[in-house]
Amino acid sequence: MTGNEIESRQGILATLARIPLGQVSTYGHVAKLAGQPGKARYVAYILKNLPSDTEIPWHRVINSQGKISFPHASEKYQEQFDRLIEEGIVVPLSKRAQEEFLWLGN
DNA sequence: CAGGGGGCTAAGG
DNA sequence: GCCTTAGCCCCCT
Repeated sequence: MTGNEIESRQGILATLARIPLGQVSTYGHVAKLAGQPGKARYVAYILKNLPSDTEIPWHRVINSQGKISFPHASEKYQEQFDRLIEEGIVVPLSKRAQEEFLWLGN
């Protein structure tokens, strides 16, 4: 493996870790903030393979449409939905809610 | 090396 | 609002 692989991965994880409680971000935006525009799917891949006991707030990442990227009827959808509710966020996000809760970085 | 498929996205019907 | 298409990056077979 190359050092770049580790860096790119760590960079994304570091960015994810900074998403504030009470706010959400999108796959594409996280990639961008991590200095890796265009790697939205890579962000998704990383999230998918996180250990179950991770500290990373995976539930604070939704898609560019302001929705949860899981089938509406799935367990995962329900878990993410519940976690967001706990933090005061209701998805799908309305246009106005996006302006208010979408994390744009520091 | 080829194919298939993902927690994606922007653009068009 | 829905669905398709094309582009994207990375992983697994």
